[in-house]
Amino acid sequence: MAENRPCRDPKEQHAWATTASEALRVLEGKWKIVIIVQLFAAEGPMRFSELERRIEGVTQKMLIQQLRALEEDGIVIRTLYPQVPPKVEYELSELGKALGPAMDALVKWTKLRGEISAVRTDA
Amino acid sequence: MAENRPCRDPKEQHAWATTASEALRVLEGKWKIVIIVQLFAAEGPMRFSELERRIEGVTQKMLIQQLRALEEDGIVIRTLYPQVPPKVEYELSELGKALGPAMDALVKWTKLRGEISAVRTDA
DNA sequence: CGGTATCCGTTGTGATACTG
DNA sequence: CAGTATCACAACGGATACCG
Repeated sequence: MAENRPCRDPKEQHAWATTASEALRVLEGKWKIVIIVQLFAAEGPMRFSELERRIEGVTQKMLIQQLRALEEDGIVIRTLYPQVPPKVEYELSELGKALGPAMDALVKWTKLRGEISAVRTDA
Repeated sequence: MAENRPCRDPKEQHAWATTASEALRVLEGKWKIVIIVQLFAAEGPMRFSELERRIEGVTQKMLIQQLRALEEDGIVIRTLYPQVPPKVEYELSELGKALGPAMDALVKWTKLRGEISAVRTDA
């Protein structure tokens, strides 16, 4: 399980570094992952207030802020219904849904973290 | 390609969110991904000065800082050789090497980003 | 309901100078 | 060579108040 390096060419590797780095920046922020997960679970549009209710501990400001960023990056889609009591719904775009495998790999890694913690090669 | 949601149970999903969120925190920081990539490419120990040279734009302070954090999280291993001209080498631990698949999935996703950008479901 | 605006403390990042 | 120390600044995150 030690042969998982993504690529070996120095040139390719630099481009890879930049790409992955940018990818991570899109997911940075304390609540983005949680938001994406909630949207994954919803399997459809979700209202702002519902997100706010289901994400324990988040403030309106942060929720809005991260939601906007996610929208900017094309991961979520925001739909505004011009009604008397304003209604806004958020949902994952195709790009957002495509994050599934990556998230999954990350989760598998964190599980591995726990297993390895006691076996680390401590130089 | 829209059926990649990691799980569906609300309870499971919350745990998943927490796990993934913590995973991302370990990789947060402007230079960590780049460092990990350089280490992947090296396929072995790498000196501090070599990392500094290969990672364009990083300052000593940031390199040290992120390297320390990565070490704390058990992703890299630091080896100090008590010589007259100090020599320190860094290398990926098993846990660090295990990041390969996750990094790869993230890279694939960023590539998909470019492809989808023009096809987004614009509600 | 679904935001926006403002203030504030904390953390991350960077430039520069210095050291064992 | 491989750090450490210090200063400065921007971004992040949170609380509160106000608005369409």
